[in-house]
Amino acid sequence: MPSERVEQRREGVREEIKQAARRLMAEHGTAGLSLRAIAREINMLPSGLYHYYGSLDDLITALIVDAFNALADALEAARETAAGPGSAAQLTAVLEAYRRWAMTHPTDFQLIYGNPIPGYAAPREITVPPVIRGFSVIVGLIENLLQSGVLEAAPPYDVIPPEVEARLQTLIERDGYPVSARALFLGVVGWTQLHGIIMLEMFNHIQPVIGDVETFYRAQVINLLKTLGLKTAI
Amino acid sequence: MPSERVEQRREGVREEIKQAARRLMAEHGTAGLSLRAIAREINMLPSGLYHYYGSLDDLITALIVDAFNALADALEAARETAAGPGSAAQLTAVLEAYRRWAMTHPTDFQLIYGNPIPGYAAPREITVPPVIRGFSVIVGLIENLLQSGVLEAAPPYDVIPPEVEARLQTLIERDGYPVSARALFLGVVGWTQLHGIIMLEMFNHIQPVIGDVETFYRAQVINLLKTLGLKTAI
DNA sequence: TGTACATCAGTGAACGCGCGTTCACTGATGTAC
DNA sequence: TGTACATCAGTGAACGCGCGTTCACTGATGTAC
Repeated sequence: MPSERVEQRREGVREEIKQAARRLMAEHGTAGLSLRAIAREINMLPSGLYHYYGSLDDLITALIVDAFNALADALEAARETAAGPGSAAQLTAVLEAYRRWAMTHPTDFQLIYGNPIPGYAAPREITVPPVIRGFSVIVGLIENLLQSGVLEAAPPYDVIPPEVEARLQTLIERDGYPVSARALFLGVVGWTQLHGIIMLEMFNHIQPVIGDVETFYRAQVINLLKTLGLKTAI
Repeated sequence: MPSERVEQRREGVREEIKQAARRLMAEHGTAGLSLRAIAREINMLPSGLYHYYGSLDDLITALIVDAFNALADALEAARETAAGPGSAAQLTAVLEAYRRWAMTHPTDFQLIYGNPIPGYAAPREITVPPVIRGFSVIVGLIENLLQSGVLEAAPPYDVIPPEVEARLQTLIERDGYPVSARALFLGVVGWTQLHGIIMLEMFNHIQPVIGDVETFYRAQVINLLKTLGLKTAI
């Protein structure tokens, strides 16, 4: 029976390995990650790493799960500290936290939303739960706004295409989203609109055109909520 | 003096090399591209490729330029063949062609808008012109709609933040966009909104949620134009 | 508290593999008369 | 049209490099009495 103390130290080394991995991905891209480079970075031989991760793919999976959880943490933190709980401002704060996390953790964001790493396939049963955790923060707030009447889905978003609605219901039941199909639908629409800005900023495609992306993003968040049917000013 | 016939054959081999490169990137990701694998693919030794491209980086640059030009070709083709020249429907046809090209050429799209290839930096003076070519198709149509009054920038898009306006003017002068700052601004707003859908579809993040992305995208295009201030129905 | 023992973290060497780029070369192809 | 020559596409070998994973091992650390 390995003592808790021993297990803690093992966990510490695992953390050290992941941190080295993140540093290296920041430098060489997510596809440039290598066990040998990590081993070099932490002064260990490559073979030593196999005491902590069964293979490079296992390590990548751990990094992806960490990334989704860190994103979810950031969103939850923004939700808790935002002024005006239950207001639209709380939602905008969370949406701004989404972009901010992406920009402060570009490597992790690329790992979860950029090009997949060649030869690696994420085991869905492991990666999906933390994805849901993060997205739930956003759609949960939308649900609140809908229920309190601060948000009332405006045309054309008051109508969900029937096939989409069926799929959303399936998702809600299977993955346990604690929200209505309407909230999920509005969440997805908003997600797709904001995701584009983040991706373009991440790879420097948009800065030459509009300069201060943070301001642009904030404006787009507000426009988005109005378009979706926000009843109040922010 | 190399005859035209000789030059044509060289160009043919260059094309063969690029096609093999695209096949390989489709299989192993943009970061997995290798000269040796290309050489194997076309039954040549690695060293032979240096008669056609000075280095792997030169080849990547050629692939990127090709991709931007192919995208611009697709947009121009859509513009020419669209029903109702000068109408909003022509613009929606071009915007749908944008997504369609991305989905039928995922590797090329990832090459130009996805994670950069580790260690490679695109020479801007070479890659920028074909970027402008493509984007000009979209903003050119927006300009037409603005001038004919079919589109009138609706609030809040009737106001361009002054710093953004200044930057857009610089861009228009330096890169020779044949449009107004207003058209460019609306183009950028639309671009960011649609880009997110395409990126999420490309890596399969959105299909599980909404299913038929093509229909979703088309709806979003129409909603976008209405939000920007379209005066007519589509 | 002190000792005997087991665990297992990390070593070191090796496996078979792939990579970009260089260089001297050969022989087919194209050119010039 | 036929011949002599030059070009240069593609070969073959080599350079020094990095990769993931395996295996037998050693010795420090932690455990049990």
